[in-house]
Amino acid sequence: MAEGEGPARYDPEAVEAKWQRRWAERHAFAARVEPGRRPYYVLEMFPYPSGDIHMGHVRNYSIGDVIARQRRMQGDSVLHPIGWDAFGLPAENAAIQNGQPPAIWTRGNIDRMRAQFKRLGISYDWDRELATCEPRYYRWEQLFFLRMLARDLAYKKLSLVNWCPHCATVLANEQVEEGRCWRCESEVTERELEQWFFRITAYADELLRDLDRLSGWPERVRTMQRNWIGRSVGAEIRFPLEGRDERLAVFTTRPDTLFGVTFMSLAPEHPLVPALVAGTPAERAVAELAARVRATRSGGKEGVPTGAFCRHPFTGARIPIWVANFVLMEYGTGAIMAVPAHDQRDFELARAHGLPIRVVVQPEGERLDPDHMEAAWEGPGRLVDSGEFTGLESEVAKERIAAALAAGGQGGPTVSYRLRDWGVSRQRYWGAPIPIVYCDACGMVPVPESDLPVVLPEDVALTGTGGSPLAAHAAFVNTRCPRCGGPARRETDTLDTFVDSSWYFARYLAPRDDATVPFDAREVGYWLGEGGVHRYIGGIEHAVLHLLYARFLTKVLRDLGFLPLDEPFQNLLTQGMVIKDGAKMSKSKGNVVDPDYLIERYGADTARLFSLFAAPPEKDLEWSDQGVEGMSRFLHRLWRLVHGIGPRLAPPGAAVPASPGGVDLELHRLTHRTIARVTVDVVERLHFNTAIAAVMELVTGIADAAPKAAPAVVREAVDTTLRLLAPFVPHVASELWEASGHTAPLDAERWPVADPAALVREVVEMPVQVNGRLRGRVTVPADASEADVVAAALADPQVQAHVGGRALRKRVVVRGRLVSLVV
RNA sequence: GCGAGAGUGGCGGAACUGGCAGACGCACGAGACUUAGGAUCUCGCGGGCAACCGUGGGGGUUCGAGUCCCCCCUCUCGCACCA
Repeated sequence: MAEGEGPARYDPEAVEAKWQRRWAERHAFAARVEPGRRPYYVLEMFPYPSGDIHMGHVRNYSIGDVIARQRRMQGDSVLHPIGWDAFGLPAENAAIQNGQPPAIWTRGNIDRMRAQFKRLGISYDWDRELATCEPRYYRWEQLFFLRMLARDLAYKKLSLVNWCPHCATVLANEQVEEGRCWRCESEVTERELEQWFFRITAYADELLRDLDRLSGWPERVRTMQRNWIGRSVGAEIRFPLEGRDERLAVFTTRPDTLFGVTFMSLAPEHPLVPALVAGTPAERAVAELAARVRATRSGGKEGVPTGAFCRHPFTGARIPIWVANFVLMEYGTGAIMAVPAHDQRDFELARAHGLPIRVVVQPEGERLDPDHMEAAWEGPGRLVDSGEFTGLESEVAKERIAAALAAGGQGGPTVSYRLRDWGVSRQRYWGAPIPIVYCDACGMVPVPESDLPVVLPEDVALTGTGGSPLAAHAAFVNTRCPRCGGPARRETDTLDTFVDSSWYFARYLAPRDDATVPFDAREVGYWLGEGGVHRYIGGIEHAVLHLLYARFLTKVLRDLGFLPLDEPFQNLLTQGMVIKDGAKMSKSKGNVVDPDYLIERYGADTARLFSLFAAPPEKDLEWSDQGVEGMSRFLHRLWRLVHGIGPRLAPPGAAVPASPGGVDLELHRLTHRTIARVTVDVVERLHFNTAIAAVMELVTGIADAAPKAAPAVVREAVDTTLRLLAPFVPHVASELWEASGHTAPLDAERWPVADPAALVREVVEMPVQVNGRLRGRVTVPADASEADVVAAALADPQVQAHVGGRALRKRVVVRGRLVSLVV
């Protein structure tokens, strides 16, 4: 049937509007606890409401929707919610630019994006929608904060922090990339500020250990988190300081090299440094080094002596103390014992300044000579010149020496982490207020839980200058001390938005009345009780930041008694980026494809289908305008097939003949083979591209067979096609389902199950190899014996020609697969 | 430097535990229907006239290797003076 002929023309806009309306009317995707059914919680990382969706969103949410819709058809009780990560800096920047308050700007964006998501036909339970900027959301976050404070899991301290001058705020370590702000790429500087922290380091071990149990996460993400946590086993060693009643503590992973120490190196910011050099000739040189380090964190090894000394814990030898540019205050104790013979950095510094090099570990079959070494030996070996430990293997010596230190009260075995506590204060307006009050009389006072929420005022003027507008908002700042009733001021820092996104997955399970607890225990038990969200989907860029914070906060909420959960996300799917012309789509590169335009021109189903077909989810997806055309063509072809099939299609429910033959059998088999393939691809492998390819083959098969096949067999094939396509292109599949005579909606249908009888073949075609090369093929009964198969193979003229009457040295028959003959 | 992943037609990508390399789609070519087609349908489409050769390169295991093992090359991502 030609296009443009009346009602049979596929008009995506009309079809999609119709079905979206019906789904909304029926609340078709409302999630309910149904004890008889398997729970399934599928979640995509919620978006920041920037105002417009981009192709990355289309991809992310299409992937989630396929899973959600397929699981529903499979009979699971599916929870598939959506919300908005609504706090954050862009709202403030927009407010400064166009004078619109962040709250108005944000809510307007949410409205626009919600409409776009609805136009995509994503099957969300819209009744559970949330936004982190609403007081009914962040009041619970404030409660968590207070409980964490009471448990010393939140604390405030003066600290050197990362400061972005452009964003005028503090950044977490995780938000600094190559010395630059993760958002605006400004050079990050250091500042000393009173800051709030979450004690994530208290969970370092558990966060690391539980990674081993997250078998449903990509290895890549687990490795990244492991490296980020950075656990090192070693020893702390305390060196007595000469002339002071104090000890200098260092961390080392190589206590076995203790006898090779020839000097100490301190970080320039080490708190002991000023005391050591004050009023000495070294003071100036140390200050200069510190200044240089502040300016540039890279370069060669530099160091200056402080003139101070400490003593070796075992030998009592005098050891000079240096300050070195490469020693990091943030790691270990900010001080190291320098062993030039066995650490390359110490080696370089020692060589530059003529400091002694003392070999204490000799590698197997070699004899290191300090005068002729070109590099430090960092490998294992046997200890020499190490007192009572001489002769030990270095691995053994590590333990012995650490134990000896512990026995002498001079240190002992310890574990060090790279992970730092999470700085959560932000000197910004558009975030959740930290529920703290400062009273002149009582000092820092937590807001009583009964006074929550501390509501963020929305009537603020943002000028972009003069710090946080909260500080200038008298009605917010000025308050009464909850303890003494006297005048007090509120904390004007707000919480990092990553705090908001660390627990939202659980908030979709909010109780209906919302009065006393943040989560509905029954719903939590049902949808999260099997070990967290069943399938979480989002970009790899959150591998450390969001995913580590969410794991941490989940464990905190568990320990606070809010969630019975060790981990938030059982299975993680990290989807790749959408690329065009080899680069990530971005406004600055001018290679952005607007999903709205795509939907207008081709329809949401085409947009979805392309983003699912062009690449498997975890790979980057190269954009192709022609590829989109191809998907559109396929849907038009499907439309014409179903509408043009006429009397060749039996009414719904028609029974397939008990033992079909010929074309009927072939189509019947193809149908069931496709069911099997698509089910594995969608449910187990999450390879939607090959699932769609399989359905395309079935559609081609139907088009070929329809004129000859029995109408009941065609009906089975068509119905199967539409069922299998329902998760991918729900609108057009629903419309064709209805147009072909069904009255019940497709989304309430069951996922098809392959009939094993239709999957077995009576005859199989097998390729035949002679001496490892393909020489022919034979068709034999599927249950033929090995001898029969070989006989059949030898009967093939091609095979015969290559065997040439020679005796068979070996024969391999792989059932249904192949015959291999060796002569 | 350390860690992870990936190299397959002109392109995106298939090939589950070793078993017919290139499914499906795009692009391209030929034909059909047409006043016309950038619509639709049919056929073709890794290279080579052929024997044969082909999954980054070189070895190996095997009846059989894109897949397993060893060495090397290239690219992408993450961390990066972590003591």
